[in-house]
Amino acid sequence: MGTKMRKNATPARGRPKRLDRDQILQAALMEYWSKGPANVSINDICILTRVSKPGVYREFGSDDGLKRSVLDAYHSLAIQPLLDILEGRQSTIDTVNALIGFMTQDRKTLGIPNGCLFVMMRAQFQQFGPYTCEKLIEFRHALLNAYEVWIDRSKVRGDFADVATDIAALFFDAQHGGAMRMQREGVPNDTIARVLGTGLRMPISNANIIGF
Amino acid sequence: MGTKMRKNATPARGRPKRLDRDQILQAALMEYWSKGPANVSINDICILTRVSKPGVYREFGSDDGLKRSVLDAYHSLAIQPLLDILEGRQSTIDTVNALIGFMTQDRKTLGIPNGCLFVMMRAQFQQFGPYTCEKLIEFRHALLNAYEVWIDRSKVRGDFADVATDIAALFFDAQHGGAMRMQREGVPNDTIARVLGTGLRMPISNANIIGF
DNA sequence: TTTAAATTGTACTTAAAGGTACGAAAAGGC
DNA sequence: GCCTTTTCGTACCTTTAAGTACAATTTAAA
Repeated sequence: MGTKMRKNATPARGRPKRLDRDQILQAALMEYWSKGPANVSINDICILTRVSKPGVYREFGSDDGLKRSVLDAYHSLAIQPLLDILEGRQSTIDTVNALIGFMTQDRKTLGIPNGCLFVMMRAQFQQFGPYTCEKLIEFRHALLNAYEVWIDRSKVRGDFADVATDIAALFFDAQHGGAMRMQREGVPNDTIARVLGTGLRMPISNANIIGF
Repeated sequence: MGTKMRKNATPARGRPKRLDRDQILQAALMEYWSKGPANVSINDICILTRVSKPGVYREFGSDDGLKRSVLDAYHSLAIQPLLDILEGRQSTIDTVNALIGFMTQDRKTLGIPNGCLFVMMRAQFQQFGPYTCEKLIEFRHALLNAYEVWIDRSKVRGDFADVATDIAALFFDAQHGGAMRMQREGVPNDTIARVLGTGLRMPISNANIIGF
């Protein structure tokens, strides 16, 4: 987003850039994720990354701009994997199990915070600026759409109950949000997995046979 | 919480109190509920109620104290009705329908904001002080407990699927949260009702027969 | 070696938050 | 009429947030 799109090996004219955009994004991402976006200021990020405040503002424009960029980084880190599971060509039940597994991974082992930054921010969208809100809406649509595509595919295979696709997509999205919030509230992952099992396996035809 | 517990008709000594505690609580409640607690300052409430800032602080001690008291007011306004439904002696399916009906009432008609302040605040507990957090935990426990009691009662009647009670309680709580968040995001109430129908009627044995 | 271009950080501004010191006001008791 | 008690609000404090003015620095080109 520089004024002149300087690529890697292009020499350029003025003073060389020392500011590491990705480092700032990573630091901000982790801070927002672990402490909640409302509890992290631009100043905090400056101190953490040892970058001056004008440096951050030159790179991201504003608080809103930084949050939007962090959301993009978060997308490739934690939302895309979810979409990948939905777009995978596994059986319906395997996909559901993969979803549950993904959501209830042990975060300490992975070295990442509990919960989901996207879910967190969606619940507090009123505190953010227009760019950030736009991103949140965009990701929400993409996620719901991915659920819908997957559900329709499962229906074709006869693997899915007779529920309207858009309703089922909202239901799955709600379970995801619920799981991430439980994790934040300290509910153990195996408990969350059982709650998800209760909800997510229900609209799958097989589940009716197995017993729920 | 005054220094001397002055009852209604007791004459008292000093300057008569003009500050209307309930009015402040109601105003704060509605502001928090509609705009989100993080977007409402003590100053805002002072202006709205035409009470001086020291007045508010004398009455509630701190921001944290005010939020705690607002949560108490919210309890009798919107949480107790939920508990009442669970404690009612209706059939299991009638209770579920009552829950869905309660959550998806048209808020404009009722003159109250969309969503649930309690759900909202739970999702942002990191932004609040100790008193407020304590209240949130207390209400969460009370709600989960009410679900559990109701589920156990339903199980005795053979109306409930074979799911561990604590898991089912967390599941119901998650559906409630999901519904309130959807409402905040602008999802129409009838859509929310259909999503809730998908989720809440599932663990009820009858539902398995009817076709899910 | 000067010039132009680009990036840097110090030091600042403004606004708004939570919170309080303190004297004026309004009542009953003496 | 004066004292005590209680509540009142003006005017302040401190901190911290987002955001910026500006001069110094570092490079390639002339």
